[in-house]
Amino acid sequence: MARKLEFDKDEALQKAMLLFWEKGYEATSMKDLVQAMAINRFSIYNTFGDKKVLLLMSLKHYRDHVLAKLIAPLKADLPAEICLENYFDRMSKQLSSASGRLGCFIQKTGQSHISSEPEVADLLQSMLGDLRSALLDVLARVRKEQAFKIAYEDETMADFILCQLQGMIVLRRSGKKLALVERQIDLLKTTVMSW
Amino acid sequence: MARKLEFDKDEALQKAMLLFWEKGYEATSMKDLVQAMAINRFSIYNTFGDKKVLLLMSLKHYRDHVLAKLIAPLKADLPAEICLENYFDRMSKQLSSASGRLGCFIQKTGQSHISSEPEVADLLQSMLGDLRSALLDVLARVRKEQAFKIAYEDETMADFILCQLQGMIVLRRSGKKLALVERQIDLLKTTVMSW
DNA sequence: TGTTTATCTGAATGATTGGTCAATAATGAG
DNA sequence: CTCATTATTGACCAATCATTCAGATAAACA
Repeated sequence: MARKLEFDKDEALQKAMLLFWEKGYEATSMKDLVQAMAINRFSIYNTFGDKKVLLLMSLKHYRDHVLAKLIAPLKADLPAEICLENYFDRMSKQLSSASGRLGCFIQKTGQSHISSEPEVADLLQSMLGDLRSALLDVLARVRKEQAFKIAYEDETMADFILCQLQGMIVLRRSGKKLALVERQIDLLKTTVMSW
Repeated sequence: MARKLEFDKDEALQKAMLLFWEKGYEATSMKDLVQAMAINRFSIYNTFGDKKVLLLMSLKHYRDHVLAKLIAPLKADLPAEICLENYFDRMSKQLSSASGRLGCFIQKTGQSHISSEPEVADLLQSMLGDLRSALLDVLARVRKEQAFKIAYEDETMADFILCQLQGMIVLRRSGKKLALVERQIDLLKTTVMSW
């Protein structure tokens, strides 16, 4: 019937995501996106929509491709305690790695002025919600499996973990010392998993 | 000899700071600043410099007027344990208050693309450094006064507190539930001050 | 009071912003 | 082969961006 798209939508979205992630929404111009996505300006508008919609789609791409992999250890078919430990180790590795330099796309977008747009704010909150419920699920399993004693309510504990990880990402971005990451994760572990 | 400035430099800087703090560097236009500072466009350039310099001055204003007050409890002439407790209470109140909505100017600027400018990055790091050394000082005093046992090295502990606070600010901005703040601070307290 | 000197003002700079358009090219069903 | 449909293209739009300028203004001291 009609002409086909000459590019792969997901590939283009991946490139848009990386750019938004690195530079932030406002500092990323359509010109930058055209260059990075290697698509004509109008094709972006035609395929995805305006800049804000493109950000929303990039965020969803992040949720489905990046966040999902980070959360995966929590959902593994293993004892809850192991899941949690694997998750911490995964985060520790991620934070220490060179790619950890980018920080968290959710956090970055949350600080941008575009997050005052309800659609963006809602999506960001639901993404943090995904992470939070994965933590809550694993904590519930810990209780059921009686793996260790949890000192506080699950919600408090989940938020505590979330705070600590987000805080580490903040400091990771503005600090030189990566050496501390491991010790911070250790401290987090022993705080949460105190027998 | 010559004419005087018609406005108060510090007042103007305060207004610039609030705008940068709320909207972020890139989303704040010179037009916005002219309006908020109630000074003519050229007077801003003439008095402070270009947009980047104005940001640097706003950050220093934040350090001297906002951050200094938040750190003050740590430097009070009281037993270290009381200082730390007062500091936590202060942060708890700040985070729960309406003005806590703004979050942390350092954190926000750190996520902005302008933080890739060395001058900005250096200033941000030195500001976080101020906070960190205040925490280290108080922890050293805790040891000397034998107020309570500190489970980890001071540096680890200071970073832990820093992470937790920065993390709470991240979540505070993108969440609805302020109720959790108090419980988080409680958990932080008992983690740090474990006898 | 007159001269000096810095501040103030609104207009204007060229560059860049996000977004659009008409013309062209490819596609595949009839 | 024909033709309706959709993608691609580079030029184009008005608006806004940060920054600057010349001229008007007003304070300070001799």
